[in-house]
Amino acid sequence: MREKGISKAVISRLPRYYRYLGDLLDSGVERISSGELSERMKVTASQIRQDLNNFGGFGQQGYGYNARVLRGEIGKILGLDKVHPMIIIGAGHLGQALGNYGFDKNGFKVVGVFDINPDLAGMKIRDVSVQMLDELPEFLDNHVVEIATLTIPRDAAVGVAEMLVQNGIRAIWNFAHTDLNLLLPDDVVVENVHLSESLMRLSYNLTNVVDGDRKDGHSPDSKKS
Amino acid sequence: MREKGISKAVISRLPRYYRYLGDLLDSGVERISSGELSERMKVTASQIRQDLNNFGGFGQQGYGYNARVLRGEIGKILGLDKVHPMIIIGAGHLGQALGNYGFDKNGFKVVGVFDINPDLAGMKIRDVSVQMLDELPEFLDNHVVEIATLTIPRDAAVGVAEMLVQNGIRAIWNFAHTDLNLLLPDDVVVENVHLSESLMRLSYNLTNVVDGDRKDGHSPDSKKS
DNA sequence: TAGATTGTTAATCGATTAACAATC
DNA sequence: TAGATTGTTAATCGATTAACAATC
Repeated sequence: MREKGISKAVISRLPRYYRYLGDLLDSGVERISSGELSERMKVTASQIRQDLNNFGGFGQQGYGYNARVLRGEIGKILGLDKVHPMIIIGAGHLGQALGNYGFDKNGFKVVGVFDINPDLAGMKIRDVSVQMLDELPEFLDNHVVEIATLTIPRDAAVGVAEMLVQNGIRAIWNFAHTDLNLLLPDDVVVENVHLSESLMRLSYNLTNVVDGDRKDGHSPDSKKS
Repeated sequence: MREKGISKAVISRLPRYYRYLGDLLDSGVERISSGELSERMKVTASQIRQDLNNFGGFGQQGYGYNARVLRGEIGKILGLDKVHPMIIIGAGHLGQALGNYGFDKNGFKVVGVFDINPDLAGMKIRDVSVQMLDELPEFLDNHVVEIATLTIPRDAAVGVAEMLVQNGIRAIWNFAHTDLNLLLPDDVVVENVHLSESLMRLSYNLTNVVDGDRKDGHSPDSKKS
C-alpha cells in the first residue's frame, strides 16, 4: 500500500508536477514526454523520470506519459483522490482567506471554523458558521475531521494543538509562528507554513542579487530584453 | 559587500535561526552555543556552525554566540535592518490578511493596497486605503516601492507582474498559482508561495505515514506517551 | 591555565544528472 | 521495423556530518 523511504525532496516536487499536468490538460495536451515537461518546468528530464519511478512506471517507452493518467496517479500518491474533512481554528483574516480559498476541488473540505472571539460567532465562511472554540471537543466527537488548520496567534497555538491531538486530530496545517512538529507526538503530521520566513528569503534575494546573478537556482540562461 | 555563492538551503535556514534567537532573547537567554541551539532546533550543531561561517565568524571559541549580536547579524544578512516599502495587489481575504499580518516589525511596510473591484475602493487596511489598480503606475512614479505582493487570481497574475516590472518593481511575493519566476526577467526576484502545494504535502504525509515512521526528516527518537 | 566551543577541513551521505539498454 | 523515450544503473555533484586543531 504505502511507498517506503521516498525523500522529502521528491514529495515536495509532486504537487508541482500535479499542477503543470493540470495546466497541460487545460490547454488540450494529453501526451507529454519527460523532455517536454522538463523544458516547461525548468528541471531536468532525468529528475522527472527519477522522481516518478519512485512510485512506478507511469510512462511508456517511445511514447512518453499520458498526462491525464499521470496526473491521476500523482493525485492518488498525494491522497487527493479522497475527501479530507478539515477545520480551521482562528477566523481572522487568514482563516477567512483559507476558508474561501477553493481547496475543495482537491478534496480538502472545510467542515468547521472556530474562534474564541464571540463577535465572530455565527459569521458565515462559505456555508460554514463560525463556532466558539469551547464547542470544538464536542464537535470532534460527532464529526470526522482529518486536518486542523491553525490560524491563531503563536502563544495560543501550542495549547490548542495539544487539545486537538487529545481529541484525535493527527494532521495540523500550522500558520502560527512556531514549529509545532517539535512539540507534538511523532505520529501527528505537521506542516508548518511560515509566511514571514518566505518574505525574509525574498528580502535576502532582493538585498543580495546583482544583475544576472540569480540565487534561486535558476541559471541566468539568457538576457531577455 | 555581497556574499558569493551561498546555497539556497543555507538561506532557507537563516530565517529560522533568526526566529529562534529572538525567542531565546525573549526568554532572557543572551548566550548560546551551537550545541544548545542544535538541541532546541533539532538540527546538528555542525550545520549551525557551517551555516553561520558562510557569512563570518560570529562566535567565540570557548564561549559560544552572543544571541543578540548573532540575531542582529543574521537580520543584516537577510536585509531586515532596512525598511522595505511594499504594496499588496489584491485586497481580498488573503491580501487583507497579509496587510494586517504585522510584518512591519521586520521592516516590511505596506505603503499601498490595490484592487480592481470598485466596491473595495477606499477600504482601510490598517492605515492604508485600497486604491484602484489603474492608479498603480502613477503611484509607482511617485513612491519608492521595493516589493509587490500578489494576492490575485492566477489568470491576472502574469499580466500584472509584467506591468509591475515595466514600472520598476524588482521583487515579487507571489501567491497566485503560477511560477512567475519562469516568466519574468532574471533580475526580478520572485518568491512563489503555493499554499495548496503545502496542503498537498500534508495530505501526502497524512496518507502515507504509519506510526513511528515520520517522513519529514525528524527521526522518531522516542515514543512519547 | 584548563575547559569549552568555535572555525574549518575532511569524510560521508544523499540527491541530481548523465548515460544507455530495454522496449514500446 | 526504425525512432523515440522510458526505466534504471552509474557517475557526479553538493550538502550534511564528523572530527579536531585553533583559540578564547
